[in-house]
Amino acid sequence: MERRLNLEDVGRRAGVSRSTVSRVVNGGHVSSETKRRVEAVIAETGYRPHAAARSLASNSTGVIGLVIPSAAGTLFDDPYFGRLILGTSSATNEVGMTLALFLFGDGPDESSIISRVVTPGLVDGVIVTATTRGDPLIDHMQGANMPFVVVGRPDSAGSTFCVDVDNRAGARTAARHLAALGRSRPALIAAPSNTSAGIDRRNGFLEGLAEAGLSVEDRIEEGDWSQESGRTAMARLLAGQPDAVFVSSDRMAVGALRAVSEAGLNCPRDISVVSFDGIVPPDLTTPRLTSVVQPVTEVGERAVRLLTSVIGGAAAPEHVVFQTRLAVRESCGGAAPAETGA
Amino acid sequence: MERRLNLEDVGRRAGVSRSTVSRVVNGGHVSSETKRRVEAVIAETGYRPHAAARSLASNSTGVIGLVIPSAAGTLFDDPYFGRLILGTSSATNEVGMTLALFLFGDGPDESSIISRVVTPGLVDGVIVTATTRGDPLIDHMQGANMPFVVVGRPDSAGSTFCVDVDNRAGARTAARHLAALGRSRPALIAAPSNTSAGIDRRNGFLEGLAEAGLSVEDRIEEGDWSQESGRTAMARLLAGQPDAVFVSSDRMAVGALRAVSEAGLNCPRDISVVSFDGIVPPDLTTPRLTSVVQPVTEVGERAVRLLTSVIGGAAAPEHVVFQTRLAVRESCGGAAPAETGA
DNA sequence: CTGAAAGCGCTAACAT
DNA sequence: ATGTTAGCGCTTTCAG
Repeated sequence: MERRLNLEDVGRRAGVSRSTVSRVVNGGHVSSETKRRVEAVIAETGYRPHAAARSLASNSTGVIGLVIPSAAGTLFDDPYFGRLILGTSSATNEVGMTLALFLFGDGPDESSIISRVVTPGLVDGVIVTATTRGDPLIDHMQGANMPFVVVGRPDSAGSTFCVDVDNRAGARTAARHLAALGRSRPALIAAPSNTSAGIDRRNGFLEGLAEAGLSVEDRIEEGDWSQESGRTAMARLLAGQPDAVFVSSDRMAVGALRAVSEAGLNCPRDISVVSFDGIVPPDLTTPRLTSVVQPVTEVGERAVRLLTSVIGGAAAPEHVVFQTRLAVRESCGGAAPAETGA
Repeated sequence: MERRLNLEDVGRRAGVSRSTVSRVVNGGHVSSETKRRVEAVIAETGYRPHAAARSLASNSTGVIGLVIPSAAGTLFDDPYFGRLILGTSSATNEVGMTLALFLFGDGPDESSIISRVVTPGLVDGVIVTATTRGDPLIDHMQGANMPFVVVGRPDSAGSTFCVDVDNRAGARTAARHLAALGRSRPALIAAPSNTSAGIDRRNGFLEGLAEAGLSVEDRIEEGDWSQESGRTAMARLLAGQPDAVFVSSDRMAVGALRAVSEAGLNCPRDISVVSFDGIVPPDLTTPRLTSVVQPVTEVGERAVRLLTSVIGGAAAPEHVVFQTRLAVRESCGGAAPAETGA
């Protein structure tokens, strides 16, 4: 097993110093003749710079972390995180960096992982998502002086960079749509109230309802993002005889749909359903879900770009907010053509 | 912005040399008195070793890569990859390492990513999955002298470490079950024949059928793992009036189920369906899918452990094969109780 | 435009 | 048990 080639070796073979080789590798100024010769040697030897050495010398690793502190079990049952990973991964590749994934399980190892995230010289910055209100994670990042951007709306929006979707406006749109359809006994299946998305979607929906002179009264349940929770919430809501329901996530809506049919009711005839996410493939459910679509992949991509700018020393905290779009399908009973814009 | 603390600094404050601090950090032999003092300083200063420096000096990064060279778009529509990521992530955390994710998009950047994977000093080894027959990726790994394990059955099984599930036996079980149910006109929706899973599931199913004196004749279609492909394949198969079908993945089976009902037929009465994966939540479909369950999360975990042993210099190539288990539910029309073992 | 030299922060012999 | 000394391979002034 021969020793790995290093800059010095390449330089020797090309008859130049290691600094010159470094320059051609990194695009410094080198005479085209020298450059040609060095590149030839690199090509024939298959030389590749050593990432750790480079990181140490340049004080930058070229890797960004994606931190998802969620109970591992439920994580990928929701397509949301897959999409987010896809978006961040693709943007990360595009800027020539590498993506590290930090998934916190439910185990007691949590704090050890959280501290690994802020290990100096491991990542240049991180994207944090799925945090709950008062999550200590964000303080940790701040304390560790680690560049980071939050996906979602953090508690103290003031001092952080973040990218989010306009959950509130999206939910309001859902309410308006239901109202416009003539439904008068709306219900709500909310998302966890310790998450910003849960709070914003709930408030937005209630606001939209109020605008239309409607209210959920006691027709409100809170789910935990899982399909099963959507099902039990819906089953419970049915007692109040709602004629419409806004479910705060597609996945919970799938469960809600099931509860409706299990109760011998028909969606959309008896009850109109609108959900949030626009992430479950429409053809998966019958009827197809009308949903407030959020651009998850784009959020991920934008988060990466924002992070690179933070790493680069961006000045003022920036808040990026994506708008949602109402995709009208059959579950709401609306007559509008599919995929109509909001 | 003050300079980061390093070993020397900590040593100075504790009145010892940098080596001693290194020893307490890494668990070397140190007198308990000294150790106490050093740890106190570390605690109060919040010192954390610099990962890159450590990697450079120790020639080991503590990160392993997960490489998924699949068209990005379809990647996370299938819950398989999410589960795999979960398994690898959890095992990676357990052994105190970090997970890097390399998702190859469809872009032309593919070769640049593939070469980033083998960058020295970036990862200690990689887990490669979702490769197709003749995939150049594996040769790259071998050529780069990078420790790796394959999830799946690689072309040249001889020289590599890999972990796979017994797709062939699992598919055989499906065939036997269908035969035992008295079905006589079985059909097959195969997975891509350029993947080992596709090949093995197809062969296993045909073998199992043959054992029972049955054959698919021309009732065979090939899907591309997508739900939509399952649907069109099923629609096409219906012309041959099959009374049973083995669908090579849950996701395609969801599509197949849809095609069945769209044709005005009933599953399981008119047609018995058994799929492979056991990964789509049973309650998502009506009827609930009978499926050959593969332990995806465990596969991921095992792959990590195997990789660490390869990195540690494991001797003989090892092939780990997990068995599958038939979960009988309603879609096959079998009377057996749910979740019966195979 | 190129080379020499000084680290980056850590580990790992080797001494003591 | 602890300190000393050499690097690990690269980037980056600083000279020339």
